[in-house]
Amino acid sequence: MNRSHKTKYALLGMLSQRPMSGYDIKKALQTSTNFFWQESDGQIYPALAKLLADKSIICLAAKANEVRARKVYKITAKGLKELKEWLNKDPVPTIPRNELLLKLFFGLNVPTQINRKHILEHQQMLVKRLAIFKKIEKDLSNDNSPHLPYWQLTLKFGEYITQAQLDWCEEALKKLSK
Amino acid sequence: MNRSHKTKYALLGMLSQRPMSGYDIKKALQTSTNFFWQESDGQIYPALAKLLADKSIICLAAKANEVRARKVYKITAKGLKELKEWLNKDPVPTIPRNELLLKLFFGLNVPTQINRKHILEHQQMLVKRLAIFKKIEKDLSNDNSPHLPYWQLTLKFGEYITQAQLDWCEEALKKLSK
DNA sequence: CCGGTCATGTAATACGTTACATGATTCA
DNA sequence: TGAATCATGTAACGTATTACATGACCGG
Repeated sequence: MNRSHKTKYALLGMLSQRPMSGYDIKKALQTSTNFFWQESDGQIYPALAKLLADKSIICLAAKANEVRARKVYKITAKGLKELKEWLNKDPVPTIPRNELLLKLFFGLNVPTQINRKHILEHQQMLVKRLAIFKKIEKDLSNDNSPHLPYWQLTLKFGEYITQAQLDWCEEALKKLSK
Repeated sequence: MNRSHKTKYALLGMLSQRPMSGYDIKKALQTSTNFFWQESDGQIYPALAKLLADKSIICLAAKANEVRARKVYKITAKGLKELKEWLNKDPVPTIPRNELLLKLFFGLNVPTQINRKHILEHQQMLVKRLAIFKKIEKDLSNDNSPHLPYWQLTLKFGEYITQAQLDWCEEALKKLSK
């Protein structure tokens, strides 16, 4: 019955770190949780309006008279309580869909070369991604935020699974060349 | 504009291996692609009806007179062509949402113990999953299907990323105990 | 004879993206 | 001055799950 309303908690979590506008949250998600969590415009703005109506967040002085003024939101005690209750609950694992694997699973229907090409392109993407992770890791080391250990934890996760996929690519390409 | 209609290709792919009923496909997905691809009833049956109307599949003799008789479908030349065209296209990578990581990212809001608990439970799940993969790998070694190398490839992917996450769990737990 | 699995299918609802609409500000 | 970015918000659409409806068949 009750779906999880995860967007709500992603927004509350972001606002637990500092007051932000919808746009700020969007940008912050793009540069931090991007590889494991994304939200689109069509989700963020309606969800913020709902949180405001529920008094889980408040709106800090936005310029009046302006039609589309920047609105900065701050989490309330009620919002923080809701966030913590959610954080205490066990995360429900969801199984992601992997289109590359689905294509490889049916790979017998096309020439080996096609399957190799898919893996090679995946490999190239992973190399780029790993470089980005390494750069973020380096930048983070100069950060004094109390959130740092948790940010590093999620980043390490990204590095580990990216490296594992790179190892797999190598083995897979070897297997398909025979 | 054009969304991908991935369910269609998952069904066509399954039917490229052998004729099956909707129920068979459901079961086959659950025991093979389960960790990277899932489909629900509400997707499978309407999609099969559409494929039939498009003549991408045909229905092999179902018992008449019966209201809900088992219907076995077979892929047609048209369906096989569509499947191959899709297999030739580059897979579009989608970024999955990981609720565990989202909770850890906001981990500062709750006691360390809570975050450790989430990781410990994830670890237990991964151990079980890895054991299942190892068992399937062993069972597959007696299989003579021409699809075998492709099935092994996707299975290896599962083993690699599961092991990588186990390694990460260990490091994360160490970090959070300090 | 009862519970589990086989088996198909629909309805209600939730989830999420993309495109569109609108317009200000900043910087080269 | 024109492009990029900042900034909010809505509408249309597609995707996907869950619950429900229905009933046969099989093994203990």
